[in-house]
Amino acid sequence: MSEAREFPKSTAKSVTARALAVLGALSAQEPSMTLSQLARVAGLPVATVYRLAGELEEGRFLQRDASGRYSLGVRMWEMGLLTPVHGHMREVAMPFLLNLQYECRETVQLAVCDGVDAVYIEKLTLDTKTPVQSRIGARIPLHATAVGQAILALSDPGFIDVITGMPLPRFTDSTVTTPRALNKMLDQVREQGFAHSTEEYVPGSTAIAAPVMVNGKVEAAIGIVNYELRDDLEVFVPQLIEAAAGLGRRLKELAADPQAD
Amino acid sequence: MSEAREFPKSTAKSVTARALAVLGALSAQEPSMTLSQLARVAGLPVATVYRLAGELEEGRFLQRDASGRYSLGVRMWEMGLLTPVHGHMREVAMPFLLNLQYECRETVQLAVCDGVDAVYIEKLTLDTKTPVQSRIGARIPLHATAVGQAILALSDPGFIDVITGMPLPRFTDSTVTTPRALNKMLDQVREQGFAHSTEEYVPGSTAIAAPVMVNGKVEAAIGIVNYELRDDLEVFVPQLIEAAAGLGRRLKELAADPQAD
DNA sequence: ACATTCTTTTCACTCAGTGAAAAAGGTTCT
DNA sequence: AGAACCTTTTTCACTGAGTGAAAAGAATGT
Repeated sequence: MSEAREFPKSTAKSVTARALAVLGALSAQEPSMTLSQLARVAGLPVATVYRLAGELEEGRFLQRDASGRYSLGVRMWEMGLLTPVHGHMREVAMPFLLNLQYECRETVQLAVCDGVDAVYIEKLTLDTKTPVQSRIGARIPLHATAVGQAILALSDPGFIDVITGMPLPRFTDSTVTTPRALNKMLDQVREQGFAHSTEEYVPGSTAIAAPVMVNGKVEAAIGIVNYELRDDLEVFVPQLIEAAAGLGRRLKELAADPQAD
Repeated sequence: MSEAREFPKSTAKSVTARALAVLGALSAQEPSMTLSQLARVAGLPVATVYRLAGELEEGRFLQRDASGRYSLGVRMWEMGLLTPVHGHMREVAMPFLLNLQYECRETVQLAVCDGVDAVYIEKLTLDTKTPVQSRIGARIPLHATAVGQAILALSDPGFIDVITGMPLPRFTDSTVTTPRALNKMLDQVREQGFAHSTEEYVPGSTAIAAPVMVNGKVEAAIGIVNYELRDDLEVFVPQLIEAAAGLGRRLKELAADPQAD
């Protein structure tokens, strides 16, 4: 009767794919699991996962805590740091973000474009209590956030067409959901040099963001967010623009001479 | 005659181990490589690496740039964020570090203990030009740095014995290299509640650091560094201690109730 | 003491992974 | 242009590494 297969029983892939599936089983929601959970989520036999996980543990890509539960290992983190996104962008950007944060004392964020959405690379919040609104690594829509719009506005026309052509999901009453309206908004961003978004994604939050340009290409966007509907966020526009410009210049320098100071 | 084998010709491991070897070939020094470089460094036949790299790329653990060079992929970074070290420690600590940094305007760092050395988890520098002295992810000696000493001093006696019993490499004239002297120094740290290190690791740098305690166990250390031999760094001790204590408290709260606010 | 769930070990089968070699592109010489 | 030397990609016959069902061993709950 109860023949319910719990998982799609992943159709026999290569060993490598299986190993990656084991790693991929861990998520933000469940960052640590027992062996059998791991097996269930990965859709693989326990014995197989047992072996694979053993090897991954040896390589420090996985680690087991006292109770025997698996979580991702230090190696994973170390290698994550070598990723271009982190190793370059974040590292170079940090001082600019910190200085900006020092000046405005609001939450400052850095995002890049990956595929069809933006990804938070860094987020500096002073509040020790505030729940994590937008985690680093989180993917956010290009059309409904200030950083997203800042990036999108300066992307190349072809890409803009692709995005405006896709369904634009609505998140709040203020979300822009028609290609027409979005294009108009992007025009404004290009004109002003920054994006301003009020409650388009998260109710109660306001943000401004400026694109980071390197040799005429958007590489990222820096944003300032506030979760209490501050209406005078624009007073920080000059600092924001300066931070974005500064980062752009620095990235250009480093691209020219990777060893530079 | 010239039969020189370039690499140890890694003795046929498991597929998984090979795949990890391919990933592991990338390093901070060489964060991107061509296929054949990858193969050479990993000590595997090109054809093999070709296949493995293909699969890793599919899983977004590797990525190829325009020129066909491989570097670590976004997935690697995303998963690194789920690591306990990052996902918990760093995320929770950030606001404390930022506030501390705001108050003292010097470089602030966060380190944890891993194996027999300390590892930088975060480092906040304001200077946009200063060369990256100590990269995030870098391993540093427990006996010769302020953060290291702060951690070591409050580790359990057995561990302290292990460390003091190991050879203590000298880095500068001021490095403490005898077990006796180190123990004396650790006593002082325990007494004062913070560590103060002057040019023990990097010439020209001074640092103070305080341990982060959770339920009587050191979980990390927060440090303030200066590279210009500032001699009044101790004026920040109160803020430093408060930041460390605050983080400790917060970590304890979260350990008790993981969902807390 | 029994039931249940999780971890670890074993083992015979076979198919996935292997790597040498050749083909196909690229780059840098003279 | 042609030669010498890279690197990347494809092919293919061989075989041992990886497989997963099943059973044994731990651990925990009722």
